Amino acid sequence: MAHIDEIAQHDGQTVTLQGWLHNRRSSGKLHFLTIRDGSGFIQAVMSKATVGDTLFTQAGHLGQETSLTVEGVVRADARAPGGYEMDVTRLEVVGAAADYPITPKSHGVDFLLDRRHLWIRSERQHAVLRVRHTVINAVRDFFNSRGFILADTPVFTPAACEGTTTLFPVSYFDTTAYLTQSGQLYNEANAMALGRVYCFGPTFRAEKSKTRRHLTEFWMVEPEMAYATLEDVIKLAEELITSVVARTLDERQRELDTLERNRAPLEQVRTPFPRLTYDEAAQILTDQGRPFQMGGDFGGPDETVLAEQFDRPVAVHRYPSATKAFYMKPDPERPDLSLSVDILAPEGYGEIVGGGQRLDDLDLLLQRIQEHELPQEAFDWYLDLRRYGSVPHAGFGMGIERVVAWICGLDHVRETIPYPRMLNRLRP
RNA sequence: UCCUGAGUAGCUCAAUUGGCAGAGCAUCCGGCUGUUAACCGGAGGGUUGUAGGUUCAAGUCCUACCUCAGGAGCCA
Repeated sequence: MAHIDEIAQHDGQTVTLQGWLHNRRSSGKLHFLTIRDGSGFIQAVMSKATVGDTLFTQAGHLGQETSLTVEGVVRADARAPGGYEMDVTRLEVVGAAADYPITPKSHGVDFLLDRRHLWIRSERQHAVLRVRHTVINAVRDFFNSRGFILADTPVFTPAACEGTTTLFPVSYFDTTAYLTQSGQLYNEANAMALGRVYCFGPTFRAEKSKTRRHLTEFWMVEPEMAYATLEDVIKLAEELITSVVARTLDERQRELDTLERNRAPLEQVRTPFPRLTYDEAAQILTDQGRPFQMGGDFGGPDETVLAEQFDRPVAVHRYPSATKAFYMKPDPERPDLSLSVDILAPEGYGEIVGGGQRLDDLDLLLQRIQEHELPQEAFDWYLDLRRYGSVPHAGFGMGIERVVAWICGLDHVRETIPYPRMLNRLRP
């Protein structure tokens, strides 16, 4: 049994492929069958003279996505898209298919999303999901090779860490649990135990956002380091992003070609990234004529304007404390600012990383919890981290789907995950 | 929650000022020995999102609702 992605090794040999019929064209006494097997696509040429009338006629009526076993001789041919094609000697139908809904012509987003389980059979979706695979591997290899310990955090959580309006409640025996929005707080505990840790899993936000950058379920990798500062976090994030982009450029050339992704902007991604303080970023926005409220957070269009000033991701740091979560440490030199950082991807893909240095002082943390009107008892265990050997520590979260969308040059994150979950879309 | 836009054949879209519901693809039948979203000939396929209203006449105008898309807010 051969696989299409390694067909070159079988040049001149008779091989058997197991796959599906992707497309079919005919020309009198020849059929051109595009076969896919999950690893790639190949054109199988069936000649009436070789296989006889019966099989030839049957093959002329095969529906798109019919599953089949094909035996034939592999031959290099410049006319074939992949450089190789197969002269069919035998063909057997495994499972018939009739009226496959996703035809080679164009379809609308709604139609395709309703058939996402079939849409992922198409060539572009293969390319995107392969890039996702590589991005995830690159992320894991990056942390694993730097002494970070994978310590995953729970999906069921007892309380909100940043307000309840964006949480999904679920029935948990005789109480209510919430799906996690971030592994952040548990990650801090893990860092106090293991030093350098990361968690990587799905996170859930019940935001009623309908934009190209939002999913209600998305995957986030979150490193956290004990004895670390904002500066350490910015450096780590730069190196992570650079390494992930380089690895994808190296391993997924063919997929990026399929997606018609211009590689030039990705090749610019090298450390160090340009850095702006919040104040400097605000000045750029004002100079660009954006109606921007000083002290507020940046909106999506603001982020795009900022990112457009540079040829690689830009780190914006020291946001006003008021715009950030209660656990952010204030800048000792400017207590109204937080030791926080967002990294904005180029080409309008927005915030891909958010993080900073955490508040390590017990009294100040208690004060912040009160200011944010959060229930202190819910954070008892978290406060223990400041009671028993508190240290400066820092970390960040990186959204995988936004990174994949950016690297692939997609106009929406929904294609970066096999089954996207969005407002109004829970099926399939 | 708010703003904007769109719902016509299985799919993607046309339909002029309110005046006979149309094309390409897909499907089915036939043709073609090198096709690349093949091409050529033929056939079938419609409660124009739903419910009302105006009119001699509504896909087209009015009202409400439903669904979807893009965006705002919020965020990775």
